[in-house]
Amino acid sequence: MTPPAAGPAAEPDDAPAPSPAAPRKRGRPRNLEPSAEYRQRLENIVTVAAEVFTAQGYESGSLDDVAAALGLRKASLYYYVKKKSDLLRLVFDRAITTALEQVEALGHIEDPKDRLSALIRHQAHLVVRDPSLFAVFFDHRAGLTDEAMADIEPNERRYVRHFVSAVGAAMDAGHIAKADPRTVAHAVLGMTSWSYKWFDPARDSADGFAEACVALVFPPIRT
Amino acid sequence: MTPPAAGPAAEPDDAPAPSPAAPRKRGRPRNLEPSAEYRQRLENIVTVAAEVFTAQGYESGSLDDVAAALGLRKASLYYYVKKKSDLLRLVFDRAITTALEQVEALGHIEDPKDRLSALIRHQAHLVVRDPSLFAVFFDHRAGLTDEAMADIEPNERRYVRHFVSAVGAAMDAGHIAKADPRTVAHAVLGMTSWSYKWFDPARDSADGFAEACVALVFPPIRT
DNA sequence: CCTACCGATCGGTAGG
DNA sequence: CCTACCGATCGGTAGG
Repeated sequence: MTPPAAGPAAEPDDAPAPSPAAPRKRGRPRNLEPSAEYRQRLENIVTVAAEVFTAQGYESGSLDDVAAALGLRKASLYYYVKKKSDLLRLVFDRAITTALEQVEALGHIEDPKDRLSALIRHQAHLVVRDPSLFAVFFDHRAGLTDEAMADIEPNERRYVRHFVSAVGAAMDAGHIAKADPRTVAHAVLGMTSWSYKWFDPARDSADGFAEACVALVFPPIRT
Repeated sequence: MTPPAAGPAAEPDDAPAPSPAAPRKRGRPRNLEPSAEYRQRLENIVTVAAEVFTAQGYESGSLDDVAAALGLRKASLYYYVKKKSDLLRLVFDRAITTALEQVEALGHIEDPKDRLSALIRHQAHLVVRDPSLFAVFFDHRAGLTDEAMADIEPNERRYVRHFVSAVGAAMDAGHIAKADPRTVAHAVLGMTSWSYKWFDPARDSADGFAEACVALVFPPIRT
Protein backbone atom coordinates (compact mmCIF):
# COMPACT_ATOMS: atom_id res chain seq x y z
CA MET A 1 0.00 0.00 0.00
CA THR A 2 1.51 3.32 -0.96
CA PRO A 3 1.23 6.11 1.55
CA PRO A 4 -0.59 9.17 0.27
CA ALA A 5 1.28 12.43 0.50
CA ALA A 6 -0.79 13.57 3.44
CA GLY A 7 -3.49 11.94 5.47
CA PRO A 8 -5.48 12.91 8.54
CA ALA A 9 -2.63 11.71 10.71
CA ALA A 10 -0.35 14.35 9.22
CA GLU A 11 -0.23 17.93 10.43
CA PRO A 12 -3.58 19.70 10.08
CA ASP A 13 -2.39 21.45 6.96
CA ASP A 14 -5.92 22.37 5.94
CA ALA A 15 -5.15 25.93 5.02
CA PRO A 16 -8.28 27.85 4.05
CA ALA A 17 -9.15 27.41 0.40
CA PRO A 18 -7.67 30.30 -1.56
CA SER A 19 -10.25 33.00 -2.09
CA PRO A 20 -11.08 33.70 -5.76
CA ALA A 21 -8.82 36.73 -5.74
CA ALA A 22 -5.86 34.95 -4.12
CA PRO A 23 -2.71 34.64 -6.22
CA ARG A 24 -1.98 31.21 -7.69
CA LYS A 25 0.44 29.20 -5.56
CA ARG A 26 3.77 28.57 -7.25
CA GLY A 27 4.92 25.11 -8.33
CA ARG A 28 3.20 21.75 -8.24
CA PRO A 29 0.40 21.82 -5.69
CA ARG A 30 0.99 19.59 -2.70
CA ASN A 31 -1.10 16.48 -2.69
CA LEU A 32 -3.49 17.59 0.06
CA GLU A 33 -6.26 15.11 -0.64
CA PRO A 34 -5.73 11.61 0.70
CA SER A 35 -6.23 9.00 -1.97
CA ALA A 36 -9.53 7.25 -2.42
CA GLU A 37 -7.96 3.98 -1.27
CA TYR A 38 -6.62 5.62 1.82
CA ARG A 39 -10.02 7.06 2.72
CA GLN A 40 -11.63 3.73 2.03
CA ARG A 41 -9.25 1.97 4.38
CA LEU A 42 -9.84 4.63 7.01
CA GLU A 43 -13.59 4.08 6.71
CA ASN A 44 -13.02 0.41 7.28
CA ILE A 45 -10.89 1.12 10.33
CA VAL A 46 -13.64 3.27 11.78
CA THR A 47 -16.21 0.53 11.24
CA VAL A 48 -14.04 -2.06 12.93
CA ALA A 49 -13.13 0.31 15.76
CA ALA A 50 -16.82 0.84 16.47
CA GLU A 51 -17.29 -2.92 16.71
CA VAL A 52 -14.34 -3.38 19.03
CA PHE A 53 -15.35 -0.46 21.24
CA THR A 54 -18.91 -1.74 21.40
CA ALA A 55 -17.85 -5.22 22.42
CA GLN A 56 -15.15 -4.25 24.91
CA GLY A 57 -15.70 -0.60 25.70
CA TYR A 58 -13.54 2.27 24.54
CA GLU A 59 -10.90 2.05 27.24
CA SER A 60 -10.45 -1.70 27.29
CA GLY A 61 -10.69 -2.06 23.56
CA SER A 62 -6.99 -1.54 22.92
CA LEU A 63 -5.37 -0.40 19.73
CA ASP A 64 -3.84 -3.85 19.56
CA ASP A 65 -7.37 -5.27 19.51
CA VAL A 66 -8.51 -2.91 16.78
CA ALA A 67 -5.40 -3.58 14.73
CA ALA A 68 -5.73 -7.35 15.16
CA ALA A 69 -9.33 -7.22 13.99
CA LEU A 70 -8.04 -5.51 10.87
CA GLY A 71 -5.08 -7.83 10.36
CA LEU A 72 -2.67 -5.01 11.11
CA ARG A 73 -0.14 -4.11 13.79
CA LYS A 74 -0.94 -1.42 16.27
CA ALA A 75 1.72 0.95 15.04
CA SER A 76 0.17 0.89 11.58
CA LEU A 77 -2.96 2.54 12.91
CA TYR A 78 -0.84 5.60 13.60
CA TYR A 79 -0.55 5.97 9.89
CA TYR A 80 -4.27 6.79 9.88
CA VAL A 81 -4.81 8.53 13.19
CA LYS A 82 -2.63 10.54 15.49
CA LYS A 83 -4.06 9.19 18.71
CA LYS A 84 -6.54 6.66 19.95
CA SER A 85 -9.16 9.25 20.71
CA ASP A 86 -9.16 10.24 17.04
CA LEU A 87 -10.63 6.85 16.34
CA LEU A 88 -13.42 7.51 18.78
CA ARG A 89 -14.05 10.91 17.32
CA LEU A 90 -14.30 9.46 13.84
CA VAL A 91 -16.92 7.01 15.07
CA PHE A 92 -18.88 9.87 16.61
CA ASP A 93 -18.51 11.99 13.51
CA ARG A 94 -19.89 9.25 11.34
CA ALA A 95 -22.81 8.70 13.68
CA ILE A 96 -24.04 12.30 13.87
CA THR A 97 -23.22 13.06 10.28
CA THR A 98 -25.30 10.25 8.82
CA ALA A 99 -28.05 10.81 11.37
CA LEU A 100 -28.22 14.53 10.73
CA GLU A 101 -28.14 14.22 6.94
CA GLN A 102 -31.08 11.87 6.94
CA VAL A 103 -33.10 13.91 9.38
CA GLU A 104 -32.52 17.08 7.46
CA ALA A 105 -33.87 15.38 4.34
CA LEU A 106 -37.14 14.94 6.22
CA GLY A 107 -37.53 18.57 7.26
CA HIS A 108 -39.53 19.42 4.16
CA ILE A 109 -42.55 17.31 5.18
CA GLU A 110 -45.36 19.73 5.90
CA ASP A 111 -47.98 17.66 7.66
CA PRO A 112 -47.02 17.46 11.35
CA LYS A 113 -48.22 13.92 11.80
CA ASP A 114 -46.42 12.72 8.68
CA ARG A 115 -43.25 14.52 9.66
CA LEU A 116 -43.09 13.08 13.17
CA SER A 117 -43.97 9.63 11.86
CA ALA A 118 -41.14 9.88 9.36
CA LEU A 119 -38.73 10.99 12.08
CA ILE A 120 -39.70 8.05 14.26
CA ARG A 121 -39.27 5.58 11.41
CA HIS A 122 -35.97 7.18 10.50
CA GLN A 123 -34.56 6.94 14.01
CA ALA A 124 -35.70 3.35 14.47
CA HIS A 125 -34.13 2.21 11.21
CA LEU A 126 -30.99 4.26 11.69
CA VAL A 127 -30.09 2.72 15.02
CA VAL A 128 -31.17 -0.79 14.12
CA ARG A 129 -29.12 -0.70 10.95
CA ASP A 130 -25.90 0.23 12.70
CA PRO A 131 -26.06 -0.89 16.30
CA SER A 132 -22.37 -0.82 17.07
CA LEU A 133 -21.93 2.66 15.65
CA PHE A 134 -24.65 3.99 17.89
CA ALA A 135 -23.72 1.88 20.87
CA VAL A 136 -20.40 3.73 20.88
CA PHE A 137 -22.11 7.04 20.30
CA PHE A 138 -24.52 6.53 23.16
CA ASP A 139 -22.36 4.73 25.69
CA HIS A 140 -18.83 6.02 25.34
CA ARG A 141 -19.11 9.74 25.29
CA ALA A 142 -16.84 9.88 28.33
CA GLY A 143 -13.90 8.93 26.11
CA LEU A 144 -14.20 11.99 23.91
CA THR A 145 -11.75 14.82 24.29
CA ASP A 146 -13.20 18.17 25.23
CA GLU A 147 -12.59 19.47 21.75
CA ALA A 148 -14.33 16.55 20.07
CA MET A 149 -17.22 16.98 22.49
CA ALA A 150 -17.44 20.66 21.63
CA ASP A 151 -17.60 19.80 17.94
CA ILE A 152 -20.29 17.22 18.32
CA GLU A 153 -22.64 18.82 20.81
CA PRO A 154 -24.02 21.55 18.55
CA ASN A 155 -24.89 18.96 15.92
CA GLU A 156 -26.59 16.84 18.52
CA ARG A 157 -28.61 19.80 19.67
CA ARG A 158 -29.71 20.52 16.14
CA TYR A 159 -30.70 16.89 15.84
CA VAL A 160 -32.84 16.98 18.96
CA ARG A 161 -34.40 20.25 17.83
CA HIS A 162 -35.84 18.53 14.76
CA PHE A 163 -37.67 16.16 17.05
CA VAL A 164 -38.77 18.84 19.48
CA SER A 165 -40.24 20.98 16.74
CA ALA A 166 -42.00 18.05 15.07
CA VAL A 167 -43.45 17.04 18.43
CA GLY A 168 -44.57 20.60 19.10
CA ALA A 169 -46.24 20.82 15.69
CA ALA A 170 -48.03 17.52 16.26
CA MET A 171 -49.28 18.83 19.59
CA ASP A 172 -50.51 22.08 18.09
CA ALA A 173 -52.33 20.12 15.41
CA GLY A 174 -53.99 18.06 18.14
CA HIS A 175 -52.42 14.78 17.10
CA ILE A 176 -50.82 14.04 20.42
CA ALA A 177 -51.55 15.10 23.98
CA LYS A 178 -50.17 18.46 25.07
CA ALA A 179 -47.11 18.23 27.27
CA ASP A 180 -43.60 19.64 27.38
CA PRO A 181 -42.34 19.10 23.81
CA ARG A 182 -38.75 18.57 24.88
CA THR A 183 -39.76 15.86 27.29
CA VAL A 184 -41.91 14.09 24.74
CA ALA A 185 -39.23 14.44 22.07
CA HIS A 186 -36.74 12.69 24.34
CA ALA A 187 -39.31 10.01 25.11
CA VAL A 188 -39.66 9.41 21.39
CA LEU A 189 -35.90 9.41 20.90
CA GLY A 190 -35.58 7.00 23.80
CA MET A 191 -38.08 4.48 22.60
CA THR A 192 -36.43 4.33 19.18
CA SER A 193 -32.75 4.66 20.14
CA TRP A 194 -32.97 2.14 22.96
CA SER A 195 -33.17 -0.57 20.32
CA TYR A 196 -29.38 -0.85 20.17
CA LYS A 197 -29.64 -2.59 23.54
CA TRP A 198 -32.21 -5.24 22.73
CA PHE A 199 -32.98 -5.47 19.03
CA ASP A 200 -31.98 -8.80 17.54
CA PRO A 201 -32.18 -8.91 13.74
CA ALA A 202 -32.51 -12.68 13.87
CA ARG A 203 -35.64 -12.33 15.95
CA ASP A 204 -37.11 -8.88 15.39
CA SER A 205 -38.22 -7.02 12.30
CA ALA A 206 -36.94 -3.50 11.72
CA ASP A 207 -40.14 -2.44 10.01
CA GLY A 208 -42.24 -4.07 12.68
CA PHE A 209 -40.31 -2.17 15.32
CA ALA A 210 -40.56 1.15 13.49
CA GLU A 211 -44.30 0.76 12.94
CA ALA A 212 -44.86 -0.27 16.55
CA CYS A 213 -43.21 2.97 17.63
CA VAL A 214 -45.31 5.01 15.24
CA ALA A 215 -48.46 3.25 16.44
CA LEU A 216 -47.55 3.97 20.04
CA VAL A 217 -47.35 7.69 19.34
CA PHE A 218 -50.22 7.81 16.85
CA PRO A 219 -52.58 5.03 17.80
CA PRO A 220 -54.59 3.75 14.83
CA ILE A 221 -58.29 4.60 15.12
CA ARG A 222 -59.80 2.51 17.84
CA THR A 223 -63.24 0.88 17.85
CA MET B 1 -12.56 2.08 62.26
CA THR B 2 -12.38 -1.46 63.59
CA PRO B 3 -12.35 -4.26 61.05
CA PRO B 4 -15.21 -6.71 61.38
CA ALA B 5 -14.25 -10.34 61.72
CA ALA B 6 -15.26 -11.07 58.16
CA GLY B 7 -16.45 -8.91 55.33
CA PRO B 8 -17.36 -9.54 51.71
CA ALA B 9 -13.70 -9.27 50.83
CA ALA B 10 -12.93 -12.35 52.91
CA GLU B 11 -13.36 -15.88 51.63
CA PRO B 12 -16.95 -16.68 50.66
CA ASP B 13 -17.50 -18.49 53.95
CA ASP B 14 -21.26 -18.39 53.57
CA ALA B 15 -21.89 -21.97 54.59
CA PRO B 16 -25.53 -22.90 54.27
CA ALA B 17 -27.53 -22.03 57.38
CA PRO B 18 -27.64 -25.10 59.62
CA SER B 19 -30.81 -27.05 59.02
CA PRO B 20 -33.10 -27.39 62.06
CA ALA B 21 -31.82 -30.89 62.72
CA ALA B 22 -28.12 -30.01 62.42
CA PRO B 23 -25.99 -30.42 65.55
CA ARG B 24 -25.04 -27.23 67.37
CA LYS B 25 -21.54 -26.02 66.39
CA ARG B 26 -19.07 -26.12 69.26
CA GLY B 27 -17.57 -23.00 70.79
CA ARG B 28 -18.22 -19.34 70.23
CA PRO B 29 -19.77 -18.85 66.74
CA ARG B 30 -17.55 -17.06 64.29
CA ASN B 31 -18.60 -13.54 63.59
CA LEU B 32 -19.97 -14.15 60.10
CA GLU B 33 -22.07 -11.04 59.79
CA PRO B 34 -20.22 -7.87 58.89
CA SER B 35 -21.04 -5.06 61.30
CA ALA B 36 -23.73 -2.55 60.49
CA GLU B 37 -21.10 0.19 60.21
CA TYR B 38 -19.11 -1.90 57.76
CA ARG B 39 -22.13 -2.49 55.56
CA GLN B 40 -23.02 1.15 55.74
CA ARG B 41 -19.54 2.13 54.59
CA LEU B 42 -19.70 -0.40 51.79
CA GLU B 43 -23.00 1.05 50.64
CA ASN B 44 -21.38 4.43 50.52
CA ILE B 45 -18.48 3.07 48.52
CA VAL B 46 -20.88 1.59 45.99
CA THR B 47 -22.70 4.90 45.64
CA VAL B 48 -19.48 6.79 45.06
CA ALA B 49 -18.15 4.13 42.68
CA ALA B 50 -21.29 4.50 40.57
CA GLU B 51 -20.70 8.22 40.36
CA VAL B 52 -17.05 7.84 39.41
CA PHE B 53 -17.81 5.14 36.81
CA THR B 54 -20.61 7.24 35.36
CA ALA B 55 -18.41 10.29 35.02
CA GLN B 56 -15.28 8.58 33.73
CA GLY B 57 -16.37 5.14 32.59
CA TYR B 58 -15.61 1.88 34.36
CA GLU B 59 -12.16 1.32 32.90
CA SER B 60 -10.83 4.82 33.23
CA GLY B 61 -12.39 5.44 36.58
CA SER B 62 -9.48 4.05 38.58
CA LEU B 63 -9.57 2.70 42.09
CA ASP B 64 -7.42 5.67 43.01
CA ASP B 65 -10.22 7.91 41.74
CA VAL B 66 -12.88 6.06 43.70
CA ALA B 67 -10.75 6.05 46.84
CA ALA B 68 -9.94 9.74 46.51
CA ALA B 69 -13.63 10.57 46.17
CA LEU B 70 -14.12 8.76 49.47
CA GLY B 71 -11.13 10.30 51.22
CA LEU B 72 -9.36 6.94 51.31
CA ARG B 73 -6.31 5.30 49.80
CA LYS B 74 -6.72 2.79 47.05
CA ALA B 75 -5.42 -0.12 49.11
CA SER B 76 -8.14 0.51 51.67
CA LEU B 77 -10.79 -0.39 49.16
CA TYR B 78 -9.40 -3.92 49.19
CA TYR B 79 -10.67 -4.14 52.70
CA TYR B 80 -14.18 -4.03 51.22
CA VAL B 81 -13.80 -5.75 47.87
CA LYS B 82 -11.46 -8.35 46.51
CA LYS B 83 -11.16 -6.85 43.07
CA LYS B 84 -12.26 -3.87 41.08
CA SER B 85 -14.93 -5.78 39.22
CA ASP B 86 -16.60 -6.55 42.56
CA LEU B 87 -17.33 -2.86 42.80
CA LEU B 88 -19.01 -2.94 39.43
CA ARG B 89 -20.98 -6.00 40.35
CA LEU B 90 -22.20 -4.34 43.53
CA VAL B 91 -23.44 -1.40 41.50
CA PHE B 92 -25.29 -3.76 39.19
CA ASP B 93 -26.69 -5.73 42.09
CA ARG B 94 -28.09 -2.64 43.68
CA ALA B 95 -29.62 -1.52 40.42
CA ILE B 96 -31.53 -4.71 39.57
CA THR B 97 -32.39 -5.44 43.16
CA THR B 98 -34.12 -2.15 43.84
CA ALA B 99 -35.70 -2.15 40.40
CA LEU B 100 -37.02 -5.68 40.74
CA GLU B 101 -38.34 -5.19 44.27
CA GLN B 102 -40.38 -2.20 43.25
CA VAL B 103 -41.71 -3.81 40.11
CA GLU B 104 -42.74 -6.91 41.95
CA ALA B 105 -44.72 -4.78 44.38
CA LEU B 106 -46.79 -3.64 41.40
CA GLY B 107 -47.64 -7.10 40.13
CA HIS B 108 -50.85 -7.28 42.14
CA ILE B 109 -52.60 -4.56 40.14
CA GLU B 110 -55.41 -6.25 38.25
CA ASP B 111 -56.53 -3.69 35.71
CA PRO B 112 -54.19 -3.93 32.71
CA LYS B 113 -54.23 -0.23 32.01
CA ASP B 114 -53.53 0.65 35.62
CA ARG B 115 -50.79 -1.91 35.86
CA LEU B 116 -48.93 -0.76 32.78
CA SER B 117 -49.38 2.87 33.81
CA ALA B 118 -47.89 2.06 37.19
CA LEU B 119 -44.96 0.26 35.59
CA ILE B 120 -44.26 3.24 33.36
CA ARG B 121 -44.38 5.67 36.27
CA HIS B 122 -42.18 3.35 38.30
CA GLN B 123 -39.51 3.06 35.62
CA ALA B 124 -39.47 6.80 34.95
CA HIS B 125 -39.06 7.68 38.62
CA LEU B 126 -36.59 4.90 39.28
CA VAL B 127 -34.12 6.01 36.64
CA VAL B 128 -34.56 9.72 37.24
CA ARG B 129 -33.98 9.29 40.96
CA ASP B 130 -30.68 7.50 40.54
CA PRO B 131 -29.15 8.45 37.21
CA SER B 132 -25.58 7.43 37.94
CA LEU B 133 -26.60 4.02 39.25
CA PHE B 134 -28.48 3.29 36.07
CA ALA B 135 -25.98 4.95 33.80
CA VAL B 136 -23.47 2.35 34.97
CA PHE B 137 -26.03 -0.41 34.67
CA PHE B 138 -26.94 0.53 31.14
CA ASP B 139 -23.60 1.62 29.74
CA HIS B 140 -20.91 -0.48 31.38
CA ARG B 141 -22.09 -4.02 31.11
CA ALA B 142 -18.91 -4.87 29.20
CA GLY B 143 -16.93 -4.55 32.42
CA LEU B 144 -18.81 -7.33 34.18
CA THR B 145 -17.17 -10.70 34.64
CA ASP B 146 -18.93 -13.64 33.04
CA GLU B 147 -20.08 -14.87 36.44
CA ALA B 148 -21.54 -11.53 37.44
CA MET B 149 -23.27 -11.36 34.09
CA ALA B 150 -24.72 -14.81 34.60
CA ASP B 151 -26.08 -13.76 37.98
CA ILE B 152 -27.68 -10.60 36.70
CA GLU B 153 -29.20 -11.71 33.43
CA PRO B 154 -31.98 -13.90 34.83
CA ASN B 155 -33.13 -11.04 37.03
CA GLU B 156 -33.10 -8.71 34.10
CA ARG B 157 -35.18 -11.14 32.09
CA ARG B 158 -37.71 -11.38 34.88
CA TYR B 159 -37.81 -7.61 34.96
CA VAL B 160 -38.52 -7.34 31.26
CA ARG B 161 -41.15 -10.04 31.52
CA HIS B 162 -43.20 -7.88 33.86
CA PHE B 163 -43.35 -5.25 31.16
CA VAL B 164 -44.03 -7.70 28.36
CA SER B 165 -46.94 -9.26 30.21
CA ALA B 166 -48.42 -5.92 31.21
CA VAL B 167 -48.17 -4.75 27.60
CA GLY B 168 -49.76 -7.96 26.38
CA ALA B 169 -52.63 -7.59 28.84
CA ALA B 170 -53.20 -3.98 27.78
CA MET B 171 -53.34 -5.12 24.16
CA ASP B 172 -55.80 -7.90 24.92
CA ALA B 173 -57.98 -5.44 26.76
CA GLY B 174 -57.89 -3.18 23.71
CA HIS B 175 -56.10 -0.31 25.44
CA ILE B 176 -53.21 -0.16 23.04
CA ALA B 177 -52.74 -1.18 19.44
CA LYS B 178 -51.91 -4.82 18.79
CA ALA B 179 -48.27 -5.46 17.99
CA ASP B 180 -45.46 -7.69 19.18
CA PRO B 181 -45.60 -7.30 22.98
CA ARG B 182 -41.87 -7.72 23.42
CA THR B 183 -41.14 -4.96 20.93
CA VAL B 184 -43.61 -2.60 22.54
CA ALA B 185 -42.37 -3.46 26.02
CA HIS B 186 -38.84 -2.49 24.99
CA ALA B 187 -40.16 0.69 23.42
CA VAL B 188 -41.78 1.55 26.74
CA LEU B 189 -38.62 0.65 28.64
CA GLY B 190 -36.62 2.75 26.22
CA MET B 191 -38.72 5.86 26.47
CA THR B 192 -38.52 5.78 30.27
CA SER B 193 -34.96 4.52 30.80
CA TRP B 194 -33.45 6.87 28.26
CA SER B 195 -33.98 9.68 30.75
CA TYR B 196 -30.60 9.02 32.36
CA LYS B 197 -29.10 10.59 29.26
CA TRP B 198 -31.05 13.82 29.15
CA PHE B 199 -33.12 14.43 32.25
CA ASP B 200 -32.01 17.49 34.18
CA PRO B 201 -33.63 17.82 37.59
CA ALA B 202 -32.97 21.55 37.55
CA ARG B 203 -35.01 21.89 34.41
CA ASP B 204 -37.36 18.92 34.18
CA SER B 205 -40.01 17.56 36.50
CA ALA B 206 -39.96 13.87 37.33
CA ASP B 207 -43.73 13.72 37.62
CA GLY B 208 -44.16 15.68 34.43
CA PHE B 209 -41.88 13.23 32.66
CA ALA B 210 -43.63 10.18 34.07
CA GLU B 211 -47.06 11.49 33.15
CA ALA B 212 -45.91 12.45 29.67
CA CYS B 213 -44.81 8.85 29.14
CA VAL B 214 -48.10 7.50 30.41
CA ALA B 215 -50.01 9.92 28.19
CA LEU B 216 -47.98 8.81 25.19
CA VAL B 217 -48.99 5.21 25.71
CA PHE B 218 -52.54 5.91 26.88
CA PRO B 219 -53.58 9.14 25.21
CA PRO B 220 -56.19 11.03 27.23
CA ILE B 221 -59.58 11.09 25.50
CA ARG B 222 -59.35 13.37 22.52
CA THR B 223 -62.01 15.78 21.28
C1' DC C 1 2.86 -0.64 6.92
C1' DC C 2 6.28 -3.24 10.38
C1' DT C 3 9.69 -4.38 14.47
C1' DA C 4 11.32 -2.89 18.61
C1' DC C 5 10.89 -0.30 22.44
C1' DC C 6 9.85 3.24 26.20
C1' DG C 7 7.10 5.46 30.02
C1' DA C 8 3.03 5.95 32.53
C1' DT C 9 -0.90 4.17 34.58
C1' DC C 10 -3.19 1.04 37.31
C1' DG C 11 -4.91 -3.25 39.48
C1' DG C 12 -3.41 -5.80 43.01
C1' DT C 13 -0.27 -7.43 47.14
C1' DA C 14 2.84 -7.34 51.36
C1' DG C 15 2.94 -6.18 55.72
C1' DG C 16 1.74 -3.54 59.33
C1' DC D 1 -7.19 1.56 57.16
C1' DC D 2 -2.16 3.02 55.41
C1' DT D 3 2.75 3.08 53.03
C1' DA D 4 5.44 1.03 49.76
C1' DC D 5 5.90 -1.57 45.95
C1' DC D 6 5.54 -4.95 41.89
C1' DG D 7 4.03 -6.59 37.20
C1' DA D 8 1.28 -6.17 33.25
C1' DT D 9 -0.98 -3.59 29.94
C1' DC D 10 -1.16 -0.13 26.72
C1' DG D 11 -0.78 4.33 24.25
C1' DG D 12 2.53 6.24 21.70
C1' DT D 13 7.35 6.85 19.24
C1' DA D 14 11.73 5.74 16.56
C1' DG D 15 13.23 4.37 12.55
C1' DG D 16 12.91 1.91 8.65
